[in-house]
Amino acid sequence: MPELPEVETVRRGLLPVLEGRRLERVIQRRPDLRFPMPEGFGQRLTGRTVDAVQRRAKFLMVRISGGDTLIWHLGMSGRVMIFPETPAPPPAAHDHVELLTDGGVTIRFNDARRFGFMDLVAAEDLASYPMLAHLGPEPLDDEFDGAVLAERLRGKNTPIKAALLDQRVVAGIGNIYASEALFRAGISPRRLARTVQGGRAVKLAAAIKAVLAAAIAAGGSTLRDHRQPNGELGYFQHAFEVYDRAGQACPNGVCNAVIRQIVQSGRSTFYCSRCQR
DNA sequence: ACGAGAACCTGTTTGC
DNA sequence: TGCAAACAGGTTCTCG
Repeated sequence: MPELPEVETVRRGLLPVLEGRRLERVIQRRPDLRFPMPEGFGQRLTGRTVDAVQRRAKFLMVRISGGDTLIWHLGMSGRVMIFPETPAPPPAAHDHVELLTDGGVTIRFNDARRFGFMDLVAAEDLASYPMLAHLGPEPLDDEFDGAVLAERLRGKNTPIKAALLDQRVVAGIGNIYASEALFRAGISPRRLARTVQGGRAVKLAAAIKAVLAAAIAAGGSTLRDHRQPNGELGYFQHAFEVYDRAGQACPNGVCNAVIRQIVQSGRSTFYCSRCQR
């Protein structure tokens, strides 16, 4: 499901149809997603204006006039679709929530596995919101660099791959881009996180930025669920160097090795044992 | 306290 | 071919 680039792709798709618009109607087809939907969800949104559509880590943050923020997470299988026409086509299976704007646009949230959620949070409660409070730095911010990453990894006795999935270390990286960034940085996913310091941390921070930026430019990666809100597929999966490429030749071309697949913390990791140390 | 594994839920792919 | 097991982009809870 969606990692930072996919969520950012969704944000950019929502921007032109949601920012500055009034929410005319909210349809909620289930009482719960991953968590129970917030009390008075529809009423609290209806008639309000969307001031901004932002992102923090893998969370969409939709700022609502009056001070509430809609916190929206896509989980593993969450998908956002925009229908410019009125009325929108009949809902499909797992179309759980629908926002209708004064621009005549329908925005639909589809999430088969329901690991995603929506919550409405008042301004004064935002800073203490548990899922946001301990997030690490945004990897695409200018302040994020090798020194910041090294500091965050200091003393961590877990493999670097597992550390990159820890949202308190860096925010927004998931299972695909962890493998991809480590390959680009030439660092083994099995290396202990605390040994990624100095030059290695500089290379890894740069690789994280590069791979995330390239993925956003490609509209994210579509393995099965991800769609850009206009329905188009992302196409960064064609640029994967190691993810989902077990048994294929290492793209470096000079090592004569084959991409390996291992399991770390219950998740698949892909890497080249020659090029990554 | 920290890290690995299970759990949450449904759909799709893989393997016998 | 058919069925069951394994696996999937995330996060949190439990257990050692």
